[in-house]
Formats: sequence, structure tokens, C-alpha cells
Amino acid sequence: MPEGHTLHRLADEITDVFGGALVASGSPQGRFAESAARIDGARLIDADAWGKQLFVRFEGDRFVHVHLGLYGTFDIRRDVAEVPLPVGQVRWRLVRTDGASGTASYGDLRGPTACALVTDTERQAVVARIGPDPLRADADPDRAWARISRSSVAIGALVMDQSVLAGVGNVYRAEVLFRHRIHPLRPGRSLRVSQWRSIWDDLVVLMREGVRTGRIDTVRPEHTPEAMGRSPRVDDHGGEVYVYRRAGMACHVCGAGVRTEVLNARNSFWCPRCQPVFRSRAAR
DNA sequence: GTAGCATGGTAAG
DNA sequence: TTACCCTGCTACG
Repeated sequence: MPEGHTLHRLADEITDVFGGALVASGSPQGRFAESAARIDGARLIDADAWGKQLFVRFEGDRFVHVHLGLYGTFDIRRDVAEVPLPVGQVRWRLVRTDGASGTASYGDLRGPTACALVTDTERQAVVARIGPDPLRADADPDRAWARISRSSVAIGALVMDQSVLAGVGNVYRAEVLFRHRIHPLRPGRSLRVSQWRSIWDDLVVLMREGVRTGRIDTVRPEHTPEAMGRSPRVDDHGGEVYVYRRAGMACHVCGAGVRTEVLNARNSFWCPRCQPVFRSRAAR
């Protein structure tokens, strides 16, 4: 379930569970064995995320760079009496043993796109090539606007381009454009700066909520299942959404059939009535 | 049981 | 543009 909120939530959890402790590090699967051994027994300082990039910091300015990709997972179990044998392909296992209580906490990383031991210089290079992240307090939305306002590329492609904006994935893309009534195929430069500001501010709120709850919920109070008397959505990410993966179904706001088209090699979703390609004369 | 797809991104062709 | 990484869920038979 990895859009930016998942990685920030994971960084917080890793810091909470393993921060400041000496940890055992290994690669049951073997593909990360040599690097994992180099930090085995070292002190884990903390973890931090920039967009979908996660960095776990160890003493000596060493970092494990993790990118979950489409289906990677990092499952953490706290305070277990016994650490179980690894199930499936575990690329990286992290274990903290609490001598006083006799329990242990552990984390298993499976199916990541990236898992590598890097230097601080390498970490900074990764951070330097991604756009501002709505989940970081120091992020500068003007950096993204500089790209968007000069681009003829579709806004739906731009908001998912991690070098423009970091952390937004296919769900937040569809939902934030719906909430601002913007058709995903509109060129970036056709947006007004005020629209971009609204999108950014909204992403800050939506994604923070995502970090807090671990789900992507984007429907406004008046459009919740309870408010509308409709049945709740059942999906693997668990949140309530307007258009994401609702192709052919009725828009919660206007009833029109939700449309879909491949954009950036990903399925894009929008409501043809709520998100017109061009603003009507009357609306201007 | 299992085919097909997916919240992502890179690298090869 | 396609293959891949090789997880996990859903839909279908």
C-alpha cells in the first residue's frame, strides 16, 4: 500500500520501535546478505522518508535506502516472546531484543524495488532528484509549480512524476484532481497558480490524515457512506474515495459514470461532468 | 486453485 | 514499449 503516507508512517514506526537500539540485521533471502551483515549489531538511529523513499539511519552515517515499489511490504511486530522463522522471501530482517523483558521486536521487508546500504552522500543525491513532498514541513510547493506552469504535459502525469512532486501515487492523483474539479489530461500550464495552491494545501491535509490512519480517505463529510446512505467501499487500501478504481460506477456527487484511461502507464480515473477538460464560459 | 491485476519505478530493447 | 521485481488481494471456475 505504498504511497507517500505509507512510507512516512513506516519511518515513524521504525524510529519508535528500533530507534536508539542495537539491532540484529540479516537477509534470510540472501539478496541483501553482505550489506545486512555490515550493520548487524550496529545502533539504529532513526528512519525518515522523502516521498516514497525511506532511509533507515545507522551509526557512522550509514543508511539503508528502501523503496517498496508496487507491492513491497515492511511488517513490524512488537514485543513477541519468540521471533518466528522467516516466511517467504524476506530481503531484510531487523531484530531488537529487549533483555529486561525477554521479548523482541522485529521487522520483515519483502518484495522491495530497492534495498541498499548507502552513504550520506548517496542519500542526499536521491533526495536531490525528487520534488517537494507535501508531508515534509520544509517542502516548497513553488518548486513544483515552476515545473507544472511551464509544462504541456498532462497534470495527471505531472502530479505522479516524483521529480515534480514526491509521494503522490495513483490513488491520491485521481482523488485530488477530482476534489479540485480538474481533468487529468489538462496540460500543466493550463492551471492557474491558485488552483495549484489549493491542490497542494489539500494534499498536505489528506496525506497527513493518511499517515495518521494508514488509509487513503478522500471523501468530504457530506459524501461519506453514512451521509449518503450508500454501502461502504470494500478495497485493499480500505479508504473511501470518489473515483479511484470506480470506472463505470456513478459519481458520488453528480451521478455520471466514472471514466478511466491509461495515463503514465497507470489507470487514471475521473468524472466527465465534475472534471471538464475546459472550464465552461459560464464558470469563468 | 489460480489467473490477473495493483497504491511503483527502473532498466533493457 | 516491455520485462521485471516476485507480494497479496479479488474474481472466477
